[in-house]
Amino acid sequence: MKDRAASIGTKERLLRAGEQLFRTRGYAGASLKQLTQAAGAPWGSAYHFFPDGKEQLGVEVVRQAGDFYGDGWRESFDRADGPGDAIERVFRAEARILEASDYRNGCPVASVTLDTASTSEALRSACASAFEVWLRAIEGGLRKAGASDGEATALAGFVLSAIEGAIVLSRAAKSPAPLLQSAAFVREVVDRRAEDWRAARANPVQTESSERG
Amino acid sequence: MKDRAASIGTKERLLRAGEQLFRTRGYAGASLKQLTQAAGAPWGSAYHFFPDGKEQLGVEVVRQAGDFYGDGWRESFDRADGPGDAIERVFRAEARILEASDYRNGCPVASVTLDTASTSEALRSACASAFEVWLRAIEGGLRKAGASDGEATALAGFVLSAIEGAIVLSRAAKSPAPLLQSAAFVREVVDRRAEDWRAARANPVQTESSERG
DNA sequence: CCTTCTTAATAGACTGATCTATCAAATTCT
DNA sequence: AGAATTTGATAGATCAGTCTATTAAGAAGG
Repeated sequence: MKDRAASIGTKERLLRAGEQLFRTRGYAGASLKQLTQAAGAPWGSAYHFFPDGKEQLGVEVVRQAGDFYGDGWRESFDRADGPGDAIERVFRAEARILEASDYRNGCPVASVTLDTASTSEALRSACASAFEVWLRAIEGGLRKAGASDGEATALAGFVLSAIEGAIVLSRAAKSPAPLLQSAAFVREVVDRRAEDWRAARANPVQTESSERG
Repeated sequence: MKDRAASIGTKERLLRAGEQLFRTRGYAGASLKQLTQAAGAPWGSAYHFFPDGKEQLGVEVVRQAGDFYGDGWRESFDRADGPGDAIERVFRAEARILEASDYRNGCPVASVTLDTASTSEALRSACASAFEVWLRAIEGGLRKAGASDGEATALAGFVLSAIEGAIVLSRAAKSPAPLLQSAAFVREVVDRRAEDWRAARANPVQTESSERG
């Protein structure tokens, strides 16, 4: 039988330890030795499950993070009271994560991007895909609220940029202020549009871009 | 005499090579050997000018970047036609930098933050200071345009968050789209307020927060 | 003007630690 | 037993950092 501590599966534990370490120390700063230790896995297991080494592990960590937090975005849009509320909730959730971890647990995808975008096409591409998953989740939430395709795409890029940057600033400052400040302004932009979308739905007369104030 | 290539001074060359490498490979991913080689400096010089090693070099790189790009923000506010224009110009300048470097030259302070915020208080604090310099530059530009102190502070955090995050997304995607999308929405937020400030100046009757709509 | 003293900078060999990666032995399952 | 999986020892490279020696350049003193 398998025995102690392996109830989750070694590969899964390695992936989780990888995500955690990439969050706190970046990709380059996280060694496989630390990683296997944190996962409670023997050294050889890393190369058993990821024969192509650290890069492969990194790619899979990023992909998993993309899926996981993509679900988080979708859930937030499902649960919340309108797109502005959904987005603000994610900002606030992120602020809580940062505070609870003493501002260590940043975004693993951003960390991997900055460490590897210039040196590993495989990792850069994995990060691009993970961001793409999140962008589409946000985009979907906005479209469901009435945004046109193009507007949803552009807004999603803005929303994700704002939260990713705010995480960086919050970590440096060890303060939730950048996240909360950004949340308010992003929400303002989204809410204003959401109102237009509601109006356009209620009265589908005008072609596009109702009036400008 | 000094001889070839040293006309800038070895320390300065080390700092510049450090900034460049931190931009492209992050702090942890940039080795001192690469760094001294890129600077055309002998190995020993790194420890001659930075006796406390890589961490000290990192701190000074970050401080210098803080000062340099802080001046850039101020210049943009001086030259531009209003705060919205100034901010959009910085976004567009950053997009040009990314395109010209094939999306390798990101923000050195963000890179150092993500790699070291959890492991080196000295570096985390240096990054916080550099961001603070930029925040105050933006804040100053906004106040000059009529923003109140509190509004300028909050807006500056939002603006810097948006551009930092957009740089990350643009690097991952190898596309200027996130920067340009964010620029438009940030500008919308700033321009709308700038109009209020102008109105409040022209007609200083109402107490605060003129009308909403 | 020339010599000597002093300090700054250059230069690279070297150390111990740590990194990624390999691999053959050990273990587990069928 | 035999096949598949798991495992830790270890190789080879590279890391940050130390050390000693050399060169450059000026200051002090005759």
